[in-house]
Amino acid sequence: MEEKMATYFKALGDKNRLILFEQMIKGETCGCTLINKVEVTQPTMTYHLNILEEANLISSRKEGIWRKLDVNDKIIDDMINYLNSLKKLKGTDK
Amino acid sequence: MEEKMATYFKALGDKNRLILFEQMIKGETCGCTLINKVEVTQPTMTYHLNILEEANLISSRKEGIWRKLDVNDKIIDDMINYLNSLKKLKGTDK
DNA sequence: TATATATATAGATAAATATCTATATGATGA
DNA sequence: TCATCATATAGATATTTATCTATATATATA
Repeated sequence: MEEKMATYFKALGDKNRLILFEQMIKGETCGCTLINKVEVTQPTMTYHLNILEEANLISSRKEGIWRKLDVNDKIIDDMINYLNSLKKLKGTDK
Repeated sequence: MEEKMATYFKALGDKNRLILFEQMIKGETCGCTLINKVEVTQPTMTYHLNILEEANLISSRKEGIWRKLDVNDKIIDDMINYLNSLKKLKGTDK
């Protein structure tokens, strides 16, 4: 469980990926516009999108010429729930 | 802002640090017992605790022979609030 | 069919990360 | 004062990460 959560946190633990993730939540679904929001080259952005996808934070499918992107918002809830569960652990070992 | 959040996520983006963090929330305040919860050497654990402290997720003070550890739970709330704010962004760009 | 567009892949590289062993430091207690 | 305990520091190292340039691929369009 810590394994999986660590993967999520790690994937979001980069400024550029966080920016990309925010934009995708807002509704940006195409890499071709996303690229203007970060200061990296196109291959670097692809690299970051792949990391987000491998961590299961987004999914993508090929649609014609585009890579259509989607945020898996269930994972956001998983993270929120995990953090809330941490808070409930507070002091249980004292 | 993404900068700061990325720092928090990154700090928690490691299985061992997550385990340490959980134990500290539970109430473990001493490295000397914490070391039994992770499969790394003492210097490596110190390294991880330093990363958590630099990210402001924990604080510590020297007390006699011990390094007393404390979780800054305000940061957990910051992370939860951030993730909730992400959810609210959903579709705003469509 | 030739061109343009969106994306992927390959390959290189500098820097960061996680880990170890060996040793030092600093406080406590016998 | 000497040994012990908790922790820190130094130094080495293998791996991973983030980034680039150059090029390939695949689809759409003129």
